[in-house]
Amino acid sequence: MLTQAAEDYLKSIYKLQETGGKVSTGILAEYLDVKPASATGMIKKLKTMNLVCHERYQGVTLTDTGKAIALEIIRHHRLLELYLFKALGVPWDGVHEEAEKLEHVISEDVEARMDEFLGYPTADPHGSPIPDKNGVVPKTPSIPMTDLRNGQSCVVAEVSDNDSALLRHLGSFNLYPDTAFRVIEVAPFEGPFTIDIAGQQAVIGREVAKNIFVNNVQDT
Amino acid sequence: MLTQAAEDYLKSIYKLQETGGKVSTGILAEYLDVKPASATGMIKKLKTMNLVCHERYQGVTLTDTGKAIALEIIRHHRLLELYLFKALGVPWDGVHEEAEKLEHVISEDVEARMDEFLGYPTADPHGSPIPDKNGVVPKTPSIPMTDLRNGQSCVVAEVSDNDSALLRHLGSFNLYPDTAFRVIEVAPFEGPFTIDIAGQQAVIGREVAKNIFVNNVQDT
DNA sequence: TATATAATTTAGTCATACCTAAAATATTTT
DNA sequence: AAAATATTTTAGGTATGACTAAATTATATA
Repeated sequence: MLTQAAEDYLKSIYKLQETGGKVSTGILAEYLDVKPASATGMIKKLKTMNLVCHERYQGVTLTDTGKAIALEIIRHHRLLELYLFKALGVPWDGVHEEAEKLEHVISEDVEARMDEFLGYPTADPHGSPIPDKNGVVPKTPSIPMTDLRNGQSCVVAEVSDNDSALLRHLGSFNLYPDTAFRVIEVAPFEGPFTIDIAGQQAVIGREVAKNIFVNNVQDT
Repeated sequence: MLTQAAEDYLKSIYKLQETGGKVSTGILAEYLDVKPASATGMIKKLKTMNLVCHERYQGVTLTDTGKAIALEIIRHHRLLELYLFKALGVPWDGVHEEAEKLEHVISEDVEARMDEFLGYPTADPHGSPIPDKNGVVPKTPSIPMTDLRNGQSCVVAEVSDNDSALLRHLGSFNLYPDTAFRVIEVAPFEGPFTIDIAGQQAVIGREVAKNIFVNNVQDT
């Protein structure tokens, strides 16, 4: 059985690997809010367990075993988020923090029961895909909201889940996954987006828009 | 925030204190499956935090603060057991082990939501009382099954929750809390109990009977 | 009372997982 | 190519919570 810290490292490496192959020690340390030296230490430990590949100064990648473990923990996390949201009514800006603690502790049995209760879902409350028991991730293609142009309509696919203040902000506009909206105006010079959500107007700044991913984009 | 180990010590001291005031280092160590020297070490640490009272060679007791924390963790544990049992269908011989891990990690918010879902219950699946938010324990008086005599009828109040094999055994007789039964015969020389549970006969050995507590005892 | 036994505490060790500071290596700029 | 800058690694330190072995204290027995 891995320690909680080791599991967090594997999960983080997986997430950082998604956006650009090898992960540097510094990036990993920053992501985990830990000093680079600490990251080096853990990387060494994970390497002796054959969970990561690492060459000095060249960055880390996960081995197949490491990737499998990372996906298992991500599955725990996202199923827990959705369970807390649907079964216990935990607000969507609070589920991430709860799941972060529970993911290391939940048994496979309880996970399977939550999965069944939820009807074998494929996405968590933020739209992130839930890997299945074999580690297959049900990806849906999406683009960042910042790529949208005047007049385009779309559907929210996914939003970043790690900033609960941001999530409360989005919630105040009813901007959840599967919500449709239309771009009324993109202000020039990297300005904010004015959008229409079910007849309600909302102004979304660039920094916020970077955390929103959409699909089903159509010109109207 | 206390460490998980510290919380486990407080909980254990509380439980051992219930049956006889001061708790000796040795008993505590045995209960926690730890060497006596380790227990001494943690007792010292807890004493600096004013959570326990301790005089060398005289045993430990909880302070009011320590007791409040112990009861909070026991509340977490028992609410979790009942929630896992009722909401997710975890078998009653499995809930203890799960709850043992989750109790240190669950938030007050999630706990309150489970409490509400369960309708503010007062006992867990093994009949153990669930302390309320203020640390008040809803005690129901009960006697060990070993005190029963021929012909007496009663209702199961509580069973020990820490041995899952025992719980499966009891489950095979449908011997759950709130189940009524009647003693048909107590074999002489510390022999087993033959009982009648809803028309079904069962033979319960002494060692098993020690773990069953009953109330509503009546001669018939 | 003296001795044997049992329980408890002290002292020192180990592993985990973090830290800081300094050294080593790589990259960018001049 | 040399110097400046940034990144990574090494080395050594801290806290937690377990351990063993030895010393101390308490209790039981002769």
